[in-house]
Amino acid sequence: MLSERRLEVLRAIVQDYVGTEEPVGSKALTERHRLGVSPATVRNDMAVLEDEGYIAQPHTSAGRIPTDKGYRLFVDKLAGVKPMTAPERRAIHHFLDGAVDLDDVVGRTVRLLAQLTRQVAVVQYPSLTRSTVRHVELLSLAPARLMLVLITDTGRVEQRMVDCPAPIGEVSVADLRARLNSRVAGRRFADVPQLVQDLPDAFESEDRGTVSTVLSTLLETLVEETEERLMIGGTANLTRFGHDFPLTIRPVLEALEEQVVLLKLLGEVNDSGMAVRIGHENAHEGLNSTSVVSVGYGSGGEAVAKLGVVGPTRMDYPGTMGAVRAVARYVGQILAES
Amino acid sequence: MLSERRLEVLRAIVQDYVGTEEPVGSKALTERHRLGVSPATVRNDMAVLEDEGYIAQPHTSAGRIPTDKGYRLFVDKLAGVKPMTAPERRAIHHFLDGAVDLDDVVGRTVRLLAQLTRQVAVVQYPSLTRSTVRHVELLSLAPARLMLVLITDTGRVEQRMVDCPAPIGEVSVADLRARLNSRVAGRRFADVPQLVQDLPDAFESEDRGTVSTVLSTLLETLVEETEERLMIGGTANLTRFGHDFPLTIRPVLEALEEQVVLLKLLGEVNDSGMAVRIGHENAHEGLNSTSVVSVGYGSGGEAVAKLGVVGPTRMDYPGTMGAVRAVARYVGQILAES
DNA sequence: TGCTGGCACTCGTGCGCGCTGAGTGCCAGG
DNA sequence: CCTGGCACTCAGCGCGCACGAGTGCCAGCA
Repeated sequence: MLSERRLEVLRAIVQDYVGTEEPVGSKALTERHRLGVSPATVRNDMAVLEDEGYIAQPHTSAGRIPTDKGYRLFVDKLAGVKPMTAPERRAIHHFLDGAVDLDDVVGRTVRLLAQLTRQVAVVQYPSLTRSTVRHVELLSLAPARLMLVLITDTGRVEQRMVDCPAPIGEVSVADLRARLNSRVAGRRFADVPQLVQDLPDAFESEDRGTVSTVLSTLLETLVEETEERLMIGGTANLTRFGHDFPLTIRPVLEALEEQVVLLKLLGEVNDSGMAVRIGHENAHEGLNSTSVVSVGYGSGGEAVAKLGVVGPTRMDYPGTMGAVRAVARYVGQILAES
Repeated sequence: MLSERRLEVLRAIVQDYVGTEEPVGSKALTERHRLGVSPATVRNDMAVLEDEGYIAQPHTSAGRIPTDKGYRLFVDKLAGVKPMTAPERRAIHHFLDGAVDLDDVVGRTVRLLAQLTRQVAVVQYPSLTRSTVRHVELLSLAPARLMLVLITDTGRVEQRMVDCPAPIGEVSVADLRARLNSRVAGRRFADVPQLVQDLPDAFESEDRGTVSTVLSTLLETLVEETEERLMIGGTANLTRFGHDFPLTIRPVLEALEEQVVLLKLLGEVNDSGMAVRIGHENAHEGLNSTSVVSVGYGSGGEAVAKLGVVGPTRMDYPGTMGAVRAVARYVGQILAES
């Protein structure tokens, strides 16, 4: 176990390095932090920290920089979550209020998060599987062609074309619409399959095929949309990444374009708390030099989706975590209201 | 007016520079192209071309690179649009077929375009103003709360909450829904305002306020959504931009995040043909070192939206234009089918 | 046992230097 | 009007050198 002072040294190193982006040496440390000991002592502590793998030197005779393991310790033990200041909170409210629809909410959130953290923001659209159905609408566009529209409690709308095996009358469509809604409105998406299972039985045999087709389209929509959509923003912040540009930034941009990767990234958050994945803790190797801070958000007590930021491992963890948490909370409120 | 050979020299310079990314000198030119004259002659031609502003040298004793004006001449007079090869066309079809909804179509298009051109792709969602209404749906969620859903012929769906000044009965809602649809279904969005103008008159005075509210929400939706949504992709391709990284890439990423800028960018396309804006021809200064190739696409004969790519001024114009045109055509077909 | 000052050592960075070679402009001759 | 020849320019590269930040180690002190 590391002594109190050595932890303090590690904290100082992380803070300085995050601030200056340059390896920090023993002398500079004692000057900027009141550690109460001499540089020589700090050097000994640094040697120990290096042995333990918390810090490293880019090359001999340079200062030390934190390793992933060092950041991990810093986040777990040495740093809290920095709460937003009152003006910052006001800015968040101001920025998010007045969004007109779900796209707008997500868009504003992404821009806000990118701006607050000066990093790349990722926001997942509210998930269908955990949402509840607000309404199902069925429109007949042609005798054998229907449009199915699904509206969720988070304001999301999905629509699908349905080509019917046989023409279906307006009356039957209205009937189906009514029955569908009475069964699934207000219910969770996950429960929908069993709720509609025996629905075809209530119809004349001539319409039964069409009803089944509609239902399977509905279920397909649920499955397909479980692979979620996301919005990302603030990629311009990547340019502040480091000096050794193309090499660092390229794989990150590539990773950001693969929705699957990002979803998995966010997916690893356990539902309630905030997750911080540092450097090589990220499975995707393009993101090995980045950290991801993510958290779930939701309209009620329950998380329906996630959001987060991607930045260099050298980031201001307390501040970033504070911003992410604050934004997630407020977005949750917005969704609950609408 | 430039002589035939000088134009040929310019074409050779553009082609070589696009290929090698390095300033091209007189000797290299005569070696790679069968111009039939000596380097010295080419040098004289180059001097003329430089006087006229078509090419420039980064510094004395380096080769020449084309200026924006040079690229402009190249695009207008010296280069055609390179048609896609059969395998490429097949790949396009294969990639775009099987899209399930509008988001998917746009998403696939953006990825396809980015991959084909190896540049940043921008695709605008089909515009509402030029689309026609397929259906308007009105749902009552609570006694004084309605949801308005708008479905376009391109498959786009918009929804809005409407808080009514007074409670409104189911019968009136159904009535309004029916009247609305009979008036606007199949009509162009631009025509909607005058079509619904006198609609409140048909209702009892107690409902008139609510009807007006619904109508104004509908009209607002039209106006708001005239500022369009877009999807971008392929930003990782920016890393192939040049050597002097952060400076070049930063403003481009920033510009790409400002939807307004991009919309204006695409907006400058005249409806039918393809537009190429080179370097400083772009109003936004972050894009002064990029070229934008864009074209309208649509489900019928008429363009309902635009798409294009953003790349370095040093790009393969014929190839890029060919890809953009081919993709736009095929997306148009897809939209017409759905 | 732990802290401190001193000291020798390492090595990356920045600077100045000269060389090299691609590329140019100009000119006289065909 | 084209061509070969020639002198000139200058970015890039490699080299050597000095500087200095930073380190590890050690002997001495509380």
